This record gives sequence, C-alpha cells and structure tokens, in this order.
Amino acid sequence: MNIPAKYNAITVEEKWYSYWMENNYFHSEPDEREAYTIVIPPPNVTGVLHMGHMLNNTIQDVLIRRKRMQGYNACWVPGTDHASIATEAKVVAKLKEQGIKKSDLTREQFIEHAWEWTHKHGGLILEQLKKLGASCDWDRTKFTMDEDLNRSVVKIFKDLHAKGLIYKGYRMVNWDPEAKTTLSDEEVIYMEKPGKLYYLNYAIEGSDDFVQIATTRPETILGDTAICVHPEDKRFTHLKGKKAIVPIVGRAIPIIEDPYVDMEFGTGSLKITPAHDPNDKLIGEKHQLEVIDIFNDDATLNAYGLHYEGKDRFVVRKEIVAELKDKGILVKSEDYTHKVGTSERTKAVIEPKISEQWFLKMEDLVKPAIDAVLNTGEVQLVPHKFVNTYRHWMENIRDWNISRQLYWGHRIPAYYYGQGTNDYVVAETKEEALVLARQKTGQDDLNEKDIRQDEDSLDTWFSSWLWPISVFDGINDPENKDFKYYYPTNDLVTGPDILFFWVARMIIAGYEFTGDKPFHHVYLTGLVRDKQRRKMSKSLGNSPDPIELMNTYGADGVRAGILMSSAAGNDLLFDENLMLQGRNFANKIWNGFRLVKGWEVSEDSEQPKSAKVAIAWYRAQFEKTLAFTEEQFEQYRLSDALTAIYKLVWEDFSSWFLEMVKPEFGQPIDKNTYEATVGFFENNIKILHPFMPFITEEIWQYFNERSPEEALIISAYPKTKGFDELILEEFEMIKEVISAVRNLRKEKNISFKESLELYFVKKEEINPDFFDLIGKMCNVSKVEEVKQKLENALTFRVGSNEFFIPFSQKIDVEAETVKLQEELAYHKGFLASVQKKLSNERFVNNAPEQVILNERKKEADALAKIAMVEKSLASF
RNA sequence: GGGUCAUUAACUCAGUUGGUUCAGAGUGUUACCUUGACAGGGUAGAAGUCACUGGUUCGAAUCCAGUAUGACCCACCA
Repeated sequence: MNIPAKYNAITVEEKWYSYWMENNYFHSEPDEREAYTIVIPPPNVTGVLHMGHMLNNTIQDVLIRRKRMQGYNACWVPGTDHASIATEAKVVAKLKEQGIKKSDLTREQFIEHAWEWTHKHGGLILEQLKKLGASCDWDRTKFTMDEDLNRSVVKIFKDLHAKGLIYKGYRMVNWDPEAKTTLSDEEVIYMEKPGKLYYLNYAIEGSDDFVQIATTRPETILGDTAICVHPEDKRFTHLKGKKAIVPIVGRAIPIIEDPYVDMEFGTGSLKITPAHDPNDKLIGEKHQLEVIDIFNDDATLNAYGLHYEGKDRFVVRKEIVAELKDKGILVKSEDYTHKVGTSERTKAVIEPKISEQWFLKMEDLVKPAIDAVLNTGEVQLVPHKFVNTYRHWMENIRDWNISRQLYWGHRIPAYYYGQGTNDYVVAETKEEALVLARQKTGQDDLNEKDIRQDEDSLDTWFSSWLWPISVFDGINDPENKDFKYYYPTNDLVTGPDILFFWVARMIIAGYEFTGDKPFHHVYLTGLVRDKQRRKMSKSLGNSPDPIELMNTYGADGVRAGILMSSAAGNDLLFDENLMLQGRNFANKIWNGFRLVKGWEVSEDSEQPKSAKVAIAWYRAQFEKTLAFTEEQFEQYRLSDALTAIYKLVWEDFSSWFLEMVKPEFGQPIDKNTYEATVGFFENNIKILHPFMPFITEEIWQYFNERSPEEALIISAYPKTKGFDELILEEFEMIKEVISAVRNLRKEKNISFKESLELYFVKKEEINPDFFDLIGKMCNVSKVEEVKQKLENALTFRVGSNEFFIPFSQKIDVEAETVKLQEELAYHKGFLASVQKKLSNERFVNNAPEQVILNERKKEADALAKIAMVEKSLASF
C-alpha cells in the first residue's frame, strides 16, 4: 500500500472543496425540512482575510456543517459590505497616486472609479474563505450595494421618514476632516493623548484687569464668543456684566454665568467656542451666543482665522501659542493627558462641527429590541455577560446621524424642489419625486430639471442593519418563499466590537420592519490578539497571513488550532503552536487510517475475546463523548466539544482501542473486529467533520467508494444512544493494571518480548472479561486469581487488589520497602483527612447522607489498602 | 467618573448549580524509547499557598464583601 506517512493537506483540500462545489452541497432551497440559517457578517468588499475572520468563519462553518449533517436544511448566506468610508478612502488614495483629486471628479465619475476598484479587489476575501472550507451557499452571495438591497434601503428610508423618525437637524456632529464627512458617535474612538493645558489672560474691557482661562485648544480662541464662570464663584463676582477681549482678534465677548462650569478645574473660568465644542454649543444656545466657525472642511482655518487663514489646525496651535507668548497673554502651560476623538477609519482627529445632517430618532425604535434581549429572551447573547453592555447602550441611545458626505454608498433619497432646506420630498425614484413635489407644491409645471437629489449618502450600517432581511429580499417582497422559510435566522457569529454598530441595530431593524427577531442566538467571539496581548492589526503588522498559515498547517489544522483555545467571548491569544497542534492532530488521524486500511481481513479467523471487550468499551466511550459534545454545542462551547473529540480520537481510539484490536504483525484481523473498527472510525470522523472537514472527507472516501449521495458532508450525524457506564468504570481499573505492568517492565528493564505471568489477590471486583486484553496489551501469558500473596514477585496495587508478577531475579527488598512505605504514608494521610471529617459532629449532622456514605466508603477503602500494604511490608 | 470581566503549573486556559485523592488539560520542560500507523510519534516524571484579606458553611478554587493588579466597554469636564 502506498498511502503516504505524512498527510498532505494542500492537494486534499483543493480536491474536496471542488468536489463539494461540483455537487452543490452548499446550496439550499426551501423544502420540507427545518431550516437552519446563518448570515455571514459581511466583510469589507475590498478587504482581505485576517485572523478575526478565520475564527469567526470557522465557527460559522462548524455550526452549519453540523446542522447540515443533522438533517437540517442548512443555509449560510455569504456576502460583502460596501464599507463606504473605508472604501472611499482607499479609492481617494489610489486616485491621488494617479494625480487625481476627488474634487476634480463629478460624483458619477468618482463612483465609476469606485466600482472599478470594487470589481478589481472585491470578492477576494470570499475566495479566501473557500480555502478555509467555508460551506457558504455561494449562489446566494450578496453585496450591500446590490440593486435589490439598494431598493430595500431606499424603501426603509422612505418608510421611516413617513413615520416621522427621520429628520434633518442642524447639530454638532463628529467631523472627520480627512474623509470630509460626518461620523456617528460609534465611529469615534477616544484615545488618550498627551497634550498641554494653556493658561491665557483675557483682558477685561475698559480696565487693566483680566480673567484667566485654561484651554487645550488655543487655536479655537479665534471662535470664542463668551467667557463662562460659575454663578457662585466668588472669585469672579466682580466681573459680572463685564466684557472680555479675545486676544489677537480683539473682539469683546460677554462674561456669562453657568453652573456647568466646574470651579475646581483649571482656573474656574471657561472660554466658550460654540462652533467647536459640544458643551460650548449647549451653553451657547442657552445664552444665545454668536456661533463663529473658524474651520474649513479640511480643518484648515477660514477667514475668521485672520493671518492664520489656510493653515492647518495643528500648525496654527503651535504658531498661536508662540504669538500668545510673545504678547504676554500666555501665562503658563502644563502637560495634560486627555482623550481625543479620532476617526475609526481614517484615524484623523475628529473636529466637533455644527452642520446640517440627517438623523434617525432612536428612542422608540429600541424598545422591542431591548425587550427581546432583556426580557423575553427571543434573542440571546452568548456569552450572557454582554447583555449588560447591550442594555446600557440601548438605554442611553441617542439619535443616529445617518448621513455621510461621501459619494460611495446609498445616496439619500431626498429630492429638493426649492432652495429651502426643507423643500424636499422623499421618493424611491426621481420620477416619483417629481410627482410628489408637484403635489406638495401645487406647481404642475415642475419638471425633472428643477429637482435635485440630496448629495449625501447613508451610513454603511444603514444598509447592513437590514442584512438578515434584505439578503432574502424581505423588505421588497415580504411574502417571498425564501424569506418566509429562512427568516428569522438561527445564529449570528460576530465580534463584540460591532455589538452596537451592527448587532443591536439589526435587532432594532428586525422588529421594526418584520415584527420578528432577525436571529435567535448571537455568538460573540473573542478578539484575536498576539502573544503580547495586542490586538491584531494591519498597522502593527502583528497579524499573520491566514493564507500562509493554511499553506503551512492545512486549513483543517488552522481551524482546529484556532478553535481549540477559544471559548466564546474570551480573547484568543494567537500562537502558531496551536496550528501545529491542529496539524499534528490531522496527521495522527491520518496514521490511524493508514493502520486500519493496511490490515488484511480474514473471513474465517475467530474474534479474540480481547477485541470483543475492547469493542464494547469503545462503544461506550464514544457514546459518552458524543453525549458530552452535544451538551457543549447546546451551550455554544465549541472549544470544549472539539477538545473532547480530540481526546477521544487521540487517546481512547488511537492509543487504546487500536492497540487493543491490532492483530499480530503479519496476521490478518477477523472480519467482525475489522468492521467494528471501521464503523468506529467512521463515526469519529463524522463528529469531527464540522471541525476538520477536509481530512475527514478524504478518509471517508478512501475507506470506501462513495457516490455523491454518500459524501461525508451530507452523511447522517450520529445520534446519542446512551451507554454502559459500568464497562467504562471497569476499564479504568484495567487501564491502571496495564500501565502498572508496563511501568514495572520499564523499571526492571524487562523487554516487552519477554512474556510474564500475572496473579492477583482479589479484594474488589475485577471483570475477568478483560483478562485476555491485559494479556495482549502487556504480553502476559496468564492472569489468574490466587488466594494469598506470592513470594519472590514484583507487586503493585490497583484499587484494593494486589498484583504479583513472579520474577526470577532477586527482588530489591530495600527499594520495594521504600515504595510500599510511600504508599502507606499516602493512604494514612488520606485516611486521617477522611476520619477528621467523620469525627466532626457538625459534618455528620449537616452533610447530606450521600456525602457521608461516600466518606465512610473512602474510610473503609483506605483502611483496606493500609492493611494490605502493611501486610506486604511485614513479609519482608 | 460609571460598568463588565479576569487573576489557577514556566506559558495558554478548563474547572457547568459548594462535596470522591479535585487541584486538571494542552504546550513547554526532564528522563527513557530508531517497538512494523504515526519522532508531526510513544512511555514515565517534575511542576501550583487556586491574586490578597476577611466572611458564610460541617465543608470554598467554586458563594459574599473588601483590597490589589490587568483588560475591555461606556461617558460632553475646559
């Protein structure tokens, strides 16, 4: 036979993925079976696979494959997200390389470039998922900018607008000067950054007096429109009603009072710049202050910046500090660490900016979504600990800024017919808009030229929050058969980092637009970190290339490795050793297969007793493990399920069972044992298939010719049957006997080839059915009970039974004595602790009866063992 | 500032309603083994005051309170 000793993953994996694709096993159509559905968290269309994807898609594939084998109609819908800001930023960068500025292009031209980019780089990540073995229904692949998804988004916008939930507001928003767009609050990451707190003196109008303020942003003094102090702050009562002069600008601004000011902080007086700070804006509104915006869209200063006009805000900060210092206005500066908002995508420092944007009212929308997670349990978060985070966010939710000043994305379906900011209608098409506009204005002579669509596009998440609905076209056509069959979906697998961005909003959308949950369970994976516990990120360069990993360790190896140590919700410290472990496991299975496949089967040789009992034992062991993994799956503890199977296959099956039934070298194996072994092997690879699909399919098909209908991927997953607990217990004792004999051989340097005899004095039951097996495993020619201990023999004790191996050489009495004394000391110590417990009246009175009985049994056992050891000692 | 979670062997982690000698696994490490499936393997061993301090209990790694350290999430303090 020429099966290679080393399992070659690469060729095998390609072969079976193609086979699965050719036979259409991944595709799902509604039928009479129960559906099991997962929608993929759509990765960025132009993204590449990283370790986070590996983890989370492996989990999805495990769930899907298992359910498919269990007879569900499993459907895993793949797709990608247009990722407006990220993709637009990439396109802008690429155009810049070619010397083209975004502002040189029309919207249409830019979008053309973006599509070109998308087609060129898009979808690569889905190809990479295939290498991982992802059994997605590729016929259902969706993109968040697909035409039908666009129609869904527009419809939803229109619907929410009609309900009065979408409105335009002139508000302070998060401005990303790099991408020149607003961001939602969730897209702003606050980072600790070292800065300085500058103390400045503002002169008081018409006097020599001054008021001192502290600021971290001296460049914004150009937009100051007030100084604010606490009304009860006695230090400033003399300034009441006076005006201060803004340095450099020379503008006189009022000194106002507001309890917002913290008297303890800084100098106790605060400069107010309503255009550039959310709090200042609130105070400004309250006191009806002038709003002076000093920035352009790219965060350079505008005309209000005077001689700083056209310079960047950070350049200006430096220069203005120098100028203030020269003029004696800067009193001092202190080092000060504070949190600075940055853009999640571009990393640019966010500029709070007042502008007119579209908002979605969240207050009422969140109610059913809160209820579903907190009260009814219709949607369950796994692990449960995320419920609190979810609740907190939901209960403190603010209106969602859904407009973005980007070209790439779903354009806001609002059409203006006049110059006023509210002279618009919301419509699905321009034609419809015209009709609506005519109705609204009563001007029948309006035509298409008079109508222009809003320039903004929608936040990416405004399309992805519909994902579980829109991939089945449930918005446009709620009665369609796919939607009715697959929705609501079952499980969602994603990272906790997008719990708010995506998961929460999908739950909101589900209830609002379908009246039902979008999914039942949300499995939140941990983050993949490097060995120094840092998040894996491109900028740190600490993320290994998943493709390289799969080439080195095989997709199965990587899948197993990454799952082996990743409990739900716990971060995973990436270590290549895990992948190595996964690969070695694949090799172990492979070699077990080689062994079994190499056996010659004899029709007429009889089944040895040892094999018979081995089969009975392994059957029970398998069933026990299967039952355990079922429990683990119930709780989404995939890692524990896999570890259990790993041990079953490596230890129980390979190290024990195969050794137990292995025929003598050169001898054939009897048919019954062979068939049982192959049956066990096949069951092993069935329950392993969801985790390691490729090698299992390879072995499955190698064992026997299989038609496409008999492929492992669609074979029936074993069902739990219950098992014989007793045989498992009995075998534990046998195991101990076997390893004790092996140890003695080693200690005394007795070759395995030298046959031994084993005798024992029985104090507790030992099942004689196993004796042949002991014989085979230890090369012992007979196992026999005797009434009393043997002289001149090696001894050991298992349970309360004492074993003897007659030994021709001289027994080292001293060494034996030492060994026995150690055992004695151990048992005595144990006895003491048990007796201490039992002599404690309160224990005896309070503990449950079963516990006390256990203790009594322990006491009796210990006493028996002590007696036995003492007797042995006495005989020396 | 508020919240959540963690702290168990050198490392990464289990320990599922408090009760068997319950202190575990994998990796690493040590010693031995070219045994006919597998050195990507086998056998055996060493290794921990379960972060700390109290409390509850007959009994605590497990429950409670506090402390320390770390991680993450949320929040408009110049």
